[in-house]
Amino acid sequence: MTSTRYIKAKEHRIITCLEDAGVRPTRQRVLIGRLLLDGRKRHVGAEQLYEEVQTSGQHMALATVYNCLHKFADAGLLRQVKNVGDTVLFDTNLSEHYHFVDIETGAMVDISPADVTLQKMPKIPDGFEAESIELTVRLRRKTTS
Amino acid sequence: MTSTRYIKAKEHRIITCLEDAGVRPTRQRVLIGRLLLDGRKRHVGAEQLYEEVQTSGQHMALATVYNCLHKFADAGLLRQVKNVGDTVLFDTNLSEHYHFVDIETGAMVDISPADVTLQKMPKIPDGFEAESIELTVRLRRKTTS
DNA sequence: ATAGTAGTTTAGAATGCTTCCAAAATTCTT
DNA sequence: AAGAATTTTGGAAGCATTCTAAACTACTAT
Repeated sequence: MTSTRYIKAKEHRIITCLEDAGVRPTRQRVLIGRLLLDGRKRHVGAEQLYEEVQTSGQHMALATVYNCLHKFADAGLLRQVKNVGDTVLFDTNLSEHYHFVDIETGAMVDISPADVTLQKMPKIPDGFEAESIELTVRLRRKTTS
Repeated sequence: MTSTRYIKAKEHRIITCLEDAGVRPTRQRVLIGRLLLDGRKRHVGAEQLYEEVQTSGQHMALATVYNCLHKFADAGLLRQVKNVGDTVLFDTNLSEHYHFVDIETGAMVDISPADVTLQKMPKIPDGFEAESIELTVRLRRKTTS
């Protein structure tokens, strides 16, 4: 059990993180946590993450990957990014920011809020509150002349 | 043929509009043109439009509705809206504007550019040009206290 | 008008992402 | 260690959209 305990130690941070978020740290969620909650800022889709899991030598049903991603998003560990391209992506960058999107490849790059100033904001309709503000700049590769 | 000529007259504007946009005015496209290019600003999905066509007493394959919508969008008669819900919508409002979206119903309301000021814009990455800028404010119904 | 040809429409099949399902497995509690 | 609740699983199902290839229609030149 020594090696198990060693692995557990490495995973301790993730487990705590999940528990703090009220997410039960199952084997599958801890693995995905290790892949996504390492501080790197990135945009992941379910299919891509599924492949990363396989590459790591573990197995997990694709449905579980979807479950985890949604659970993480609900728990505030990830942020769901809607409708860039035609698949759902999840963003590990939780702070306020916006996105450049390459309309050909779907690749996304973060835009720092420091680079944008929304000087005047529209009045929110009565009875509603803003849940999020998404600013997306779609990019096309310049036609080389 | 008098009635046909009468209808043709009513459709003349649409036909010209399509021709000017380089779109061959087929029966199906003229019908959809009459439904969408009447000056009303709205957001339509393929399925919804398909039903409107049926309600009008005409028949048309769903695939044709998709074809038309994309053709119109390519021709600049409509603008495709991403970033909302999980179906593609088409916007008849071609001028610059942004959107409020009710996250529950998916209903969209236009935001006039006069109500927003993007004072500072992020630098477009080298080799790219901005194809469009989408600003979407997602709204949640306030929990009545 | 007519024939030719290029572009469109059509119904249904196919695709691909995502969700649903109900049974088996795992986790936490007692 | 047993029980209750939650999670995982693989495959089926769902759904919006695209594809296909055959029938049809619109325009052009005769």
